Amino acid sequence: MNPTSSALPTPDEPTETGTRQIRDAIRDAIVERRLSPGTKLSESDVGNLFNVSRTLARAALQALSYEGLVSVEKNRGAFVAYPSPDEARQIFAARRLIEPGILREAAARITQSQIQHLRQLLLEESRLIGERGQTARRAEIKASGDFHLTLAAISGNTIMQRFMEELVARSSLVIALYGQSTISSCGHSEHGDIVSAIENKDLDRACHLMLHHIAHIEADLDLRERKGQGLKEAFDL
Amino acid sequence: MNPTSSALPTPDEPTETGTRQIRDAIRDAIVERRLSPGTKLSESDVGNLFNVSRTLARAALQALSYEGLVSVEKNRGAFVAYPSPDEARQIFAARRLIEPGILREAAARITQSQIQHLRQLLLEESRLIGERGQTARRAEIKASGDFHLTLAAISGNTIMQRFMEELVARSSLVIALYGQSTISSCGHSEHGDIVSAIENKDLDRACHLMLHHIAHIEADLDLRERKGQGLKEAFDL
DNA sequence: ACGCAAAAAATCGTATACAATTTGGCATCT
DNA sequence: AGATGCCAAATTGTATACGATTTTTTGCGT
Repeated sequence: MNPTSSALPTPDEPTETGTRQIRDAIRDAIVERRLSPGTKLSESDVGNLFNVSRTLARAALQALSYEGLVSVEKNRGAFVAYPSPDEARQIFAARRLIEPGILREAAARITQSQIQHLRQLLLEESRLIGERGQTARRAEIKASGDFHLTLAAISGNTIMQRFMEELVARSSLVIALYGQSTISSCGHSEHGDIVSAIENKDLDRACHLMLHHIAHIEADLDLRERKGQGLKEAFDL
Repeated sequence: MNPTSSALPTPDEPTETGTRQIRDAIRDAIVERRLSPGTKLSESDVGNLFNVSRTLARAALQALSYEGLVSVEKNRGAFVAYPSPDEARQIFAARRLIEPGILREAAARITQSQIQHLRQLLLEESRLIGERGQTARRAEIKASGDFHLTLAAISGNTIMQRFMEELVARSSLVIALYGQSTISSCGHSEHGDIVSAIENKDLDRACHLMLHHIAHIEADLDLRERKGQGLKEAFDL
């Protein structure tokens, strides 16, 4: 129906205003890697930080827990999720499973203006890659994920869109934990190739490129068990 | 690794005990259609019903809201979700998109004992179809969904498993709202055919059957806008 | 000094309390 | 009689309070 401005921000449904803000703020912080995996998120601290009571802080943390971005342990508190290698594999397996499908849907209903929107995203991404500094790096991470999210939005299925939001966010955590190469985001040129394939209506090629792209990200991971943040193991190698 | 007993009940992670029980109880009630779409779920009532404070009742309702089974409206309260025709289409589109993938994964790693487990589920399903009465009908609905959920469990991907749980639950709501035929569950024989195809290692056929199966369920729906439970439109036709 | 036990502090789990908003009813006016 | 405005009841939004559990600190004995 409408271009790309699908139901991304959710009109007004999610009940209270405060919880939503807090949830989104923390989620962004996690996705942009300003919060490291394993970081403790005390209810009181979160509440104080956002000037709300523990009630709302707790609600936000529980929501994030449902998305798999924070893990809450009974009577111990909430922590930024620390995905295990197995979880990481499942996250990427899930992406391999659903992204081709989303791509086909998106390609089927994509409009010219949406293609232009995608190209603009890519341009912005390139610009950020060129820049230096933490801020640019964080924006680059977000932009890289936004490409996949925009594709999901174009597909027109808000449910798949939400699934992808979760998977992209969790992928960011995985890359933060297990990523090897310094390049924080995934191969940028691959995004462009996918858009080109879509534009040429070559669906099979687009899907193939997408799978290759995901495999490429995954190949950059060193999926070995890592215990708590910094202990003996850190000095053994 | 292990047969079918994957991480279905989630060991102990989901924080508090009470909230989880309430959430599961209400979810079951919705899936088994003891709660109709649109039914108001007052926080006080829910709390009294389960002998807990509004705090826990509210937490449970918010969790269900995140799963799409209840919709909470600011300052108005929580209601059993009333999926729109468009939402219904998206739910089934999502299922068509991911179930073949799950099926392939499941077929790839299925063991003999898991096949037997599936066959046993089918047997139980047939038995329930034969029986009469509300209780049997409800059990039949649950069994029908359990087939798809078990397949997801066999696939070994807990993330996709959770997605499927949400989709199956929401499908139940959609069928309750828009289903036409009296037969509450989807074609039982189709489940059996899928298992056979898996057993014969005929993946393409299994996927084809699965898509056909989902289409079959969807074809039984009358996806036309229905406004609130009973108003003028109810008398116009 | 080191290890262990008990107390103190911090943090979570749940209930209750109060403020804000909505809903329904009653009185009043046209 | 019907419509309108206002007040009371009910319900949600948020904060605070209290009990339970975990973690840290402290102090003692060996």
